[in-house]
Amino acid sequence: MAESYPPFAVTVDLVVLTVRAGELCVLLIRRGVAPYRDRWALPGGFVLVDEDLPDAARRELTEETGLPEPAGHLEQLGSYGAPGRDPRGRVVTVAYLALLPDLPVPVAGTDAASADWVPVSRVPDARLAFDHDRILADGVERARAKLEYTPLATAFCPPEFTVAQLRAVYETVWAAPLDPRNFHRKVTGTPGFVAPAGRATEGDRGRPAQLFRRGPAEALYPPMLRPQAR
Amino acid sequence: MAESYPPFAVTVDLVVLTVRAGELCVLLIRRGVAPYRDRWALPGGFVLVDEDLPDAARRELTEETGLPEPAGHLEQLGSYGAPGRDPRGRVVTVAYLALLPDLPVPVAGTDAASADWVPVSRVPDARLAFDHDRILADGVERARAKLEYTPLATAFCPPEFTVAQLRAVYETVWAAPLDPRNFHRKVTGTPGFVAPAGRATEGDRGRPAQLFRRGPAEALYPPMLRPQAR
DNA sequence: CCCCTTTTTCGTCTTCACGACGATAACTCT
DNA sequence: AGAGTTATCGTCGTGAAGACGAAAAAGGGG
Repeated sequence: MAESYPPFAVTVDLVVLTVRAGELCVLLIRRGVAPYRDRWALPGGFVLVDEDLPDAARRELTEETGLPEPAGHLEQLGSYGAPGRDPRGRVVTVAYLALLPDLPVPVAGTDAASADWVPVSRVPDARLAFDHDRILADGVERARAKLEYTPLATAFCPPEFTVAQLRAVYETVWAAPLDPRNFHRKVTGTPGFVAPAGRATEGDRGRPAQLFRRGPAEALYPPMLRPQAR
Repeated sequence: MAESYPPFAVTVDLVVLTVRAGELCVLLIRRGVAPYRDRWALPGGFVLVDEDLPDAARRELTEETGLPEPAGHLEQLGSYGAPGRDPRGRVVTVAYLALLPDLPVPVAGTDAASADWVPVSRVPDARLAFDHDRILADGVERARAKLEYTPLATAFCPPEFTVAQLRAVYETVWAAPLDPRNFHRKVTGTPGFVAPAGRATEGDRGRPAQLFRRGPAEALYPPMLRPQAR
């Protein structure tokens, strides 16, 4: 029955974002094979026969980052299936968005030629393979929007973090400065956003900061809106 | 190249929502063929060989509703591809969410046995075919959330509508009462949400109401949050 | 024709959240 | 010790939202 209909190949592609050195970076691989050989692309691969979509995304994530299930965030971004998007045939890709803390481990490509973190501000338009420019743009916009009404900024942070680190995440992802005092009030005042870890930093410059862990909340009420609006 | 990987069938399924008689309703079809014969299911069908995903969704929508591209809203909801979700084989479906005004035209199923509007409150769990229960739940939640920060409630309304009609949409979708005075202030005070049509209603009970059209805004600033929170 | 009901629309009042800052605390560095 | 840096607490004004009161503008029934 299903075989009487046009066959598709199904892939997952990953928009893996992190914050490194004050910049929002995306994990890109350099393709070693045609099509789009030597071009940058999002990591991804074909879905296996008996594999669920989130499992395929997790598998590709661990394969490409070389990390055993990092404590980040993974969610489906959307599907892209325009007829001409892959010259090899009809391929529908399910894109996933991953938010990870800055990885001390260098990225090792398993089957790709090479992989690296690239600041999204330095990814020129129409430079990535396939329709990955659009997928990347959608992923970045999704991440920016989700910081407003979810505690997902903590996914960019290590297990314990300071308010200033969390603020740096917001400022980096949104590319906008935030007032440290108002941000501190907002973060510590929103129930469930963060939970005090009890300890404090040592050895840094300035007054030591309290350490926090991610709180139990799954949504921010009220949301933290980006500075813009009309 | 792509043919060396497991072949999939790709479908689109539609969560078509409308507001009828004070209830949020979904368009369901009764399946005429196996599997899940005689069970309710979301409308949908296979993506054609040279067809883009949004085109397939629009095609199914017009086929199932019998309407020439109604002035509603259509957006991608997400993809579902668990290995066992379709007993016929490996099928990945891309779900779309459609919001339509109440259609005076009765729904005519073209290839399905029958189709009808069903209040979502009367769709029991684990009653729809495939994994359509979950897809429906995701669609309803997406619609509820989107009313908060977009003007999409107008997609449920005819081209010209009153503030009370728009409020009825919110109250129905959210299943919560809203204060008419505060709602009126919010709707008319949010720039770009609605634009006055210049005319007013006649013949109804009570004071005549001004008619409005959908405004140019694509997002609500500030959002209209549902009554809940903590 | 007058009152009552219904519905829309305009105000008021209080509370709360946020943006813009000032001020203080608690460290490091020289 | 003093200067510099960073974290944290407070204050003040503005604007939005919830809870209402009240007037405006129609229809219906005696």
